[in-house]
Amino acid sequence: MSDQRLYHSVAARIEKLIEDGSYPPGSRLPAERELAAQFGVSRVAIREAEIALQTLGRIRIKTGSGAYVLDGANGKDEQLPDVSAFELTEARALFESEAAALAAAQIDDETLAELDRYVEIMANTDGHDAAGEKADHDFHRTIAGASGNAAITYVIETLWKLRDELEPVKAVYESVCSEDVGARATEHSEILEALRARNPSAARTAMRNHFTRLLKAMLDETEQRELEELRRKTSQSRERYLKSVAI
Amino acid sequence: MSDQRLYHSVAARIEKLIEDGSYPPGSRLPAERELAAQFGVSRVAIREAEIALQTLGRIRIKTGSGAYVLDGANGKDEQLPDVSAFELTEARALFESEAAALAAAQIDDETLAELDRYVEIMANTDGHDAAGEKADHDFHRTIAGASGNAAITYVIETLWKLRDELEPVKAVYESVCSEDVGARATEHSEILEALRARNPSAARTAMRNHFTRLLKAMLDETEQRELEELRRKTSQSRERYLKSVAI
DNA sequence: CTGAACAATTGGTCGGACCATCTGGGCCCG
DNA sequence: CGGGCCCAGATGGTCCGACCAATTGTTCAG
Repeated sequence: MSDQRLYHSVAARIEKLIEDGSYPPGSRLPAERELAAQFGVSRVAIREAEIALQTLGRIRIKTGSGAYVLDGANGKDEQLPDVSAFELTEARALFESEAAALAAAQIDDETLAELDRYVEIMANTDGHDAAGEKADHDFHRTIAGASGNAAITYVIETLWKLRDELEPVKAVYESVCSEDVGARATEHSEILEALRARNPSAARTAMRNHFTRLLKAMLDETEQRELEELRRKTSQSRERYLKSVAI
Repeated sequence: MSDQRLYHSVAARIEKLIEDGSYPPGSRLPAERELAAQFGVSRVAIREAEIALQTLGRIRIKTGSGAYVLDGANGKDEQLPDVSAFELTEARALFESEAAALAAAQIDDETLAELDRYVEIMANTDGHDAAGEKADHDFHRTIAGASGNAAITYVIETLWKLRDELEPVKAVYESVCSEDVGARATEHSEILEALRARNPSAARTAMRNHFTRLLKAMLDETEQRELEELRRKTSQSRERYLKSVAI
């Protein structure tokens, strides 16, 4: 349990005290000397632990006054929200299609060539390939970047991160992406052509179509899965029923 | 420049050495005793700085071996992007208007009443008031939430955070928001009425107008500021010129 | 009752000391 | 000559005691 570093375990103990409510946000922690005595460690260890906690934004140390517990919300590094794959896709449909429209208005030939390469890669890989996955990401990222708006790029990148880091969402995406590779290629080509034509409206539509298809595929997939789940449960209960009547 | 805490400035100096390329990722930092002598501080200060850097994920300390620079990518986890106030506002205009459109389609009376309260608060406070500021945030947050899509809510909240945490952006927003409080109130009312009418298209337009006005105000404000800056520089150079000819 | 000076508390920094661990190189054995 | 073992030096880990500086609560003079 001890993380080798003494200050680590001390920090953990202090954090626990905070979590327990012994020291609610805004309250003052005991003095360093006091904590040192209480924990049976040196003042240096306490100090190091408090520096780590301060760096993490859990407490605030005021010279000559004491260490104060900050509002927990600041501390815990922005937990990811509870977002379903459908919500994510809907959001992406909305935002990325707008980004595509903006991009169409000002994209340059070099960027178009880059997108060509990504489409090429995706055409030559199948669903589960990591390279294809990366090309997909790059394709969307590049279009977002071509919007010329860093905030939009940031948002789209943030959503992509959600997709990768939320396990349930990731699972849905993977199962959906692995099939219908052909559709993906076609749609990406259509988006690319709309961009090449510098047609914002067409780009928006093409991007929206892409996500709409994805959303539908997800719904189908989910429905399918739920059906199987239902069948499985049914057969289970049937077995149990048969067993019970057999007794 | 010194952040009061010695270990802070020491950490900054070490970080600078890393940034400068003196210690590329994977390389070992000088020994604590050595750095202490080099910086003219005690070993404790070095140690505290390294603990802070380790907590931030910039370095890895290995007992009996040394402190190693980690790959920068891991360390700076999601640093805020370099976004201008204009970009942010453009992005918000796009995203929040879509959120408003979605919200209009399914908002309930209770939420409308909540929005009423926020508008009321904003009407009774002036630009610099914290309560008005909060009501503004709550107003937008609530509409985002009414979209029924957690991903969209998350994105809008993320953008709001950018607004609050990027100093230059914050400055622009504050200077713009403090004036034209009347316009803000009017626009928010219009948004609210469109929502109350359950008219997605009107809600989208109203929200977009709100941000368009904001964007214009920002442009004006910035232009104004740049004019002043120019005037200041001009008068400076004029002084210098006059001085030089006086010699 | 008010305000200024004081004293206790508390964090900030230092130097030195000792221990545990790791690393590299030399030594011994095969 | 080569490989594995072992030890000494280097390095981080922890502690102690001391002193400084900022803060804060108290006390006392006006």
